[in-house]
Amino acid sequence: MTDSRDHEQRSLYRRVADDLRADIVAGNYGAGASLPSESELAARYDVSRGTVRQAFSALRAEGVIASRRGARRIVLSGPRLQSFTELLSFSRWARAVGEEPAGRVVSLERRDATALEREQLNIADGSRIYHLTRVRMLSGRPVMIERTAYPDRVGALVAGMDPDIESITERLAELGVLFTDAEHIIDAVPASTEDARLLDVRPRVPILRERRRSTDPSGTPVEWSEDRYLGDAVAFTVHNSVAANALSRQPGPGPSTKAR
Amino acid sequence: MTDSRDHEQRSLYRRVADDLRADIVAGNYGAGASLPSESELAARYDVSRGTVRQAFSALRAEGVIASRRGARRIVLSGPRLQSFTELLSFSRWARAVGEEPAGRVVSLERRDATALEREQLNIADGSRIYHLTRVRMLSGRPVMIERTAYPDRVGALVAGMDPDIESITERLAELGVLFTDAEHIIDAVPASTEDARLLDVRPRVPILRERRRSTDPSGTPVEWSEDRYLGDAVAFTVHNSVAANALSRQPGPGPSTKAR
DNA sequence: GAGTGGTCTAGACCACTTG
DNA sequence: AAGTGGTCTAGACCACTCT
Repeated sequence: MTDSRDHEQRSLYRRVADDLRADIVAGNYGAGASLPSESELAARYDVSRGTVRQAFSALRAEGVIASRRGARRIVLSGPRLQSFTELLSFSRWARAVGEEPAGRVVSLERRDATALEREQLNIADGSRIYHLTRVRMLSGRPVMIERTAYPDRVGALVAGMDPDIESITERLAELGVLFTDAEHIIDAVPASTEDARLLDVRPRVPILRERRRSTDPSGTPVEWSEDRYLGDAVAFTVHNSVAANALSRQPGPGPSTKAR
Repeated sequence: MTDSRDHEQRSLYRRVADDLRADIVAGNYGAGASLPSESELAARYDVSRGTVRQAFSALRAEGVIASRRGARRIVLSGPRLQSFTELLSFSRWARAVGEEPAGRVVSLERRDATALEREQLNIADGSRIYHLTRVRMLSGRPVMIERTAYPDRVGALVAGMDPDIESITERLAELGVLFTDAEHIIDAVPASTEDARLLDVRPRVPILRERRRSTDPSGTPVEWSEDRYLGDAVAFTVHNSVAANALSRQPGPGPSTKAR
């Protein structure tokens, strides 16, 4: 309570993992470099080997390192590290990559949920939701349209906020609404006429579309969003491996697929 | 050699994880359902609690389950499961989703690596590579263009294959070239005139572009590919969480960004 | 052959959820 | 209050890499 140090008194394995991650980001271990052995780290931190393995396991889940039996663990790609929160919050992300985020609320309304929204938010027929449309800007240029549906309980909190607040996600976290898991569907679509107007481009230019469902620790959906990025404004990167595969590829609605 | 059972004699925790995954896919545990406790599974399989936890850990890395302290683990999204191999091999993926894959080689050449290829494949100046361009089809309709650079050592194997072979990735695996990690960059671009010709669409239609670098267990790059999907033909889905975050968002080359 | 990571065991204590 | 997952320990044996 007296301390403002954010993550000092966490678990041992997090401390080890954080230290290693920091070393990698600092460039002390470049891509391909081999890391200290389990036994060496266990001795250095005076913890058991299991704890060191737990730390390595977390880094592997982040796609930072790879391992083979018999050889030391190695650093994979260079530092490409984004926290989960940075991924869900446009504002946090923009600041992290050195851009100045901004936003403009286009509309905020409470209305009956559509069939898709009911399915994605896992709510009953006739439920009402809050729907927010915002245009997000980087350095003054509009780059993304955010169309988000919140279940009634969460939406009420959003509606109560200053409409020009920079980060809704951060404010929700302060209010105790935690986002812990998210499922993203990423594809490419042409800009609609409304998209084109809001983003100040011509209709039909390529749009990178991200549909996202975020859930809290109990698996309850707290957000269903369709974000549309200008094709040349952002890219998503994903790391996967035999050990941790969080990526999949799905047939689209195009004329090629048999069932829609 | 005498057995055709693929994955029987693996580790204990894999057996537990495979069983749970199969149960989830079979629908025995729907989205949101809670799973058996660690102690129950430990008793059922006669293994230690640590082994059961290792199985759950693997499922969490796949984005299949979530957990909270004090409550049982729950199933997240319904069955959305694709093996890592299915992700790297168009053919395997197509068959898994019930489509008939096909392909046509447009060109295969050995030439000097470009600067980008040298960087991505981590090879020296003046190195030569093999470059393959293929059009991939689903049910007779072209949906994707694959432009892949292989380092000399791997490319020599590819060049020796029957050019009309269905899955190069599978053949390479048989020859001992293993893919264990991959980094994907996903964005949206307009179709070039060549893209349009190969895919039989008009220029400038939205294309979902996936650039991918695959590495073997030692971290050595074995493939650098740029795949271009027809916008309405496929979508990628990604799961991430506070615990395992393999996704990140990057500024694109557009006029919004300061650098470049 | 020495070192390293992969797997597994059997315990322990704690924080949290749930009835 | 009982049950459950989160963390940690101290051992063990094995498969593999490296030199």
